Amino acid sequence: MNIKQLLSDRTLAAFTVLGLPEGTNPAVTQSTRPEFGEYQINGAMGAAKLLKTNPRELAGKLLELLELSDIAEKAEIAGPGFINVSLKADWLAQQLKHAAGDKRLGVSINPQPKTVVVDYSAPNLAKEMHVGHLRSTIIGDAVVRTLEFWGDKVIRQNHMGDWGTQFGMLIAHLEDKLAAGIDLEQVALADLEDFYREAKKRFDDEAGFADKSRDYVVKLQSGDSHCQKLWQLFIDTSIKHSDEVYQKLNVTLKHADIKPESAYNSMLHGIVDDLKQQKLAVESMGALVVFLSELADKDGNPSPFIVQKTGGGFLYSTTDLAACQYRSHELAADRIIIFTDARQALHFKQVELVSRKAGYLRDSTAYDHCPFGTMMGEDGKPFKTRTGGTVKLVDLLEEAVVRANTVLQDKATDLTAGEIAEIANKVGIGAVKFADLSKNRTSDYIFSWDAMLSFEGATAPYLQYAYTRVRSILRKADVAENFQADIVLQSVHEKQLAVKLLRLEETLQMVIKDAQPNVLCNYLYELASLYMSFYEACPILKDGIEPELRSSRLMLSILASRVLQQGLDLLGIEVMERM
RNA sequence: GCGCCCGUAGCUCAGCUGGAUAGAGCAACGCCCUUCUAAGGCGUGGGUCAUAGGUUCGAAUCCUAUCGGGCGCGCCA
Repeated sequence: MNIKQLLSDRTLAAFTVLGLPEGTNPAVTQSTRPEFGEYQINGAMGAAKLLKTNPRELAGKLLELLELSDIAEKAEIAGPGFINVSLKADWLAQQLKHAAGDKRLGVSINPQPKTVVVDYSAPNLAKEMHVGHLRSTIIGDAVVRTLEFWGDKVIRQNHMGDWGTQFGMLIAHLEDKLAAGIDLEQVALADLEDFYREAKKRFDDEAGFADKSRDYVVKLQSGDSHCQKLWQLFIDTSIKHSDEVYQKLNVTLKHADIKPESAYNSMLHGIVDDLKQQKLAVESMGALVVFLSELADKDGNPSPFIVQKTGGGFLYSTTDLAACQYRSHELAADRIIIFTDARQALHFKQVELVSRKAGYLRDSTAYDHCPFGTMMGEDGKPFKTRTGGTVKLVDLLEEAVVRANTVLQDKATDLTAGEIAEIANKVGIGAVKFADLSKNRTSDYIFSWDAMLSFEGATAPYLQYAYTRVRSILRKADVAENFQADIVLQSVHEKQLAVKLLRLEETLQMVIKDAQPNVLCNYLYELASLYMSFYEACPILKDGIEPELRSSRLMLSILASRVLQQGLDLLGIEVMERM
């Protein structure tokens, strides 16, 4: 059920009769104020501009043509030409009953499934995942889950960074340790962070080490088996780390979703040769470059996009072109979505332009780079810890669970230690995820332990708490799995809750269109909030409640719990029966 | 220098294709647990939507300029 869509369709039909062009915007929105009903149709005013008539008169004509008597108890013109629609309580009740009897909660299924490739997480394998990897990983995962729920075929691609210059440095450092007689078992690969720092220090300070590192990269990339063996050690360790994080985070990425940079190695020569042949790439200052006039500056200097370094090495630009070709042609993607931070915006614009020109991206493949801002510290400056490093993601998650545990020990009286541990895990991780997912900002965002680990207000625990309250009532009422009853919407609380419950599909459509799960976060918070008000104002199991009213409110509760659970599941956040 | 993103309450942020009186949470201050879980509910205070112009019936939203912040601009990813 998508009420907005229904109203839009009917408005468009009326527009056609009025002789308006096909693309005219019906501008159906949720009403901003309760006295304006639940929905408002604002399209008459825009249409009047096109027809050069009086907007209020046109709204009148539109209203006459609109057939709304089945769903609305009132539809009236207000102000310069708004049409305010108040929906019938029993029509809403009927829609709710249908949703309650449906596994998909009344959300329709995609009539034309698309193949969508989603590139997310993509950690750098030379280091452990830090808080900066959180956004890409969980936003991507939420979008992936939502697309799958809607019915698209989703192909996850974890474009892990396993092929860059830094691996030469790591291998060189490891090689020296081995040569010094240190046993491989004893080399502290487990703490990759430390190992990386040692290597980096030598790279910066030690004469000759940088050159040695570069040699190792070349050897590695040209297939030297000894190098590849050492390299594999780093990769295995790294993947083990990221697997741990994914599991803790309740993220759906699996081994099979890993398609690292190295996987494209064999395609790179072909890509570069092809670009030369197509005369897109030309030699410039020793390197091979594609010049993009589309991105020229004021003086007409085209934007350079280097695809091969002086000396023949490839770059991440080359790899990303190969990835484009693979995804668009071999995976037959209708849409490619890439989640990275905004600093790479220019790069991906260039990748798309070159790929379109060279034919690596089919015309029918949409290419969406979805950027997000860089992480800042609480002082508003680029984020660093006191020691100048980064916060490991594992540490943040562990801290969240510890804090949740403390709160639970305080509040929960009748839970066993085992239950508390399980709940603390869901609450702590949920809080971290929701704090990040609920932000829309494409601009920079501020990393704060306290904000990440807050359990009060608009947070995951609030939603989880609302869920446990509903479940508690349903347990007490001892309702059957397939409980069905008529719904009556009397109070404003009940009606508002009802309308919100019916907006799930609208919400999911928005999430999919713009790849922004924060819309779903807002929706679920509002839903939980309305349920909390309903809970306080509308007693269910207390004395003196009529049986019909009791059943009706139970129905609303059941539906609310299911929508909350489903919505949170799409965000990768778990619920529990008690907390 | 050029380009991209951003500037909304003390703080963190919503605000969907331009819509009516700009909303939440935190913090502050009141009230509500012998009644379905108080991680909750109800209420109060708090705003030149960075600034100045423009477009129009209507602008936080679109355009231009200025100021402020972040980032990116040839061989790292």
